[in-house]
Amino acid sequence: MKPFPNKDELEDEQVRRGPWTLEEDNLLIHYITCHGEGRWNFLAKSAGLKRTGKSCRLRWLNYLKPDIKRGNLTPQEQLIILELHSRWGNRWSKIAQHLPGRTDNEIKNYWRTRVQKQAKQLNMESDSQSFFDAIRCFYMPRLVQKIEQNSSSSTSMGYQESGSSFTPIEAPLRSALTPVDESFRENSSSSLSPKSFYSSECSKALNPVEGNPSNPLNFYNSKDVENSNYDVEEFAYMSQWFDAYVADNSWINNDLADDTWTLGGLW
DNA sequence: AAGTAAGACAACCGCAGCCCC
DNA sequence: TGGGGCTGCGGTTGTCTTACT
Repeated sequence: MKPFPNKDELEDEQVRRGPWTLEEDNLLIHYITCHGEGRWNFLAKSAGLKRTGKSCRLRWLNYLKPDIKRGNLTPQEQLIILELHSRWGNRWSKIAQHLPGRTDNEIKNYWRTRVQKQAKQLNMESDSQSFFDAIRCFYMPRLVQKIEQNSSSSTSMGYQESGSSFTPIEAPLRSALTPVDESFRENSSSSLSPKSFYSSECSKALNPVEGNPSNPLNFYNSKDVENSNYDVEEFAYMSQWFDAYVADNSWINNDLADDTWTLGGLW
């Protein structure tokens, strides 16, 4: 015969776990519609839910909230994730702040299931410099290509902001840039094509050339990546340098044509 | 058609930071 | 000032679905 449960066990039995039912969802939505969110433990009790406050909060923020976006991540969103992850690492909530309607959980799942899978296939550690370089120099340009293809086949992909127009590549990245980066974009967006803009971003990922102090990559590597405090001239110079670098190093374009780097496996 | 593996994503857990008493 | 409660974050696990054999 099962012994009589103690106080903790009783409380544990009263707390529901696992997938939410439609009825529970409705209770939560109705309560938050009437009273607003916050004070989650109190909310859980008041709404008549046998769930922890934590569980209610998670369900609301990750699934029920009206402005949650559903469906696959767009190439623009993927580009932002890759870009911001390269800057901030696993700061999922911070990254999510730049993707309206997407949750940190969703982004985290995307990274773990898609991106880390690619690292595994390439026999790389997902947090290694070599995989970081692969992302920057191969996957991201692929995404840029895809965005450009999409935009050329549809005029509705154009972006407009405060009277200035931005390409489909620039617009989402622009919105994700830090204030310091933003001042750069203000000054330089008209002078750099999307391609050379991305090329210059890509150049940051390449290894520094030993013993060449004038190499812009050495300059880049001496900077605090978190703050990205390079200025307009430095950035433009790097861009020019990288364009020349690409011209002199056909391996980049050759590798881009290789099946290994197609987007199929990643998205 | 059934069984199994892999993928996608929802949910849980532990921890840290903050606030209030 | 330290203890308790609440909240948010990131890592991990569980479950459901889909693809494959």
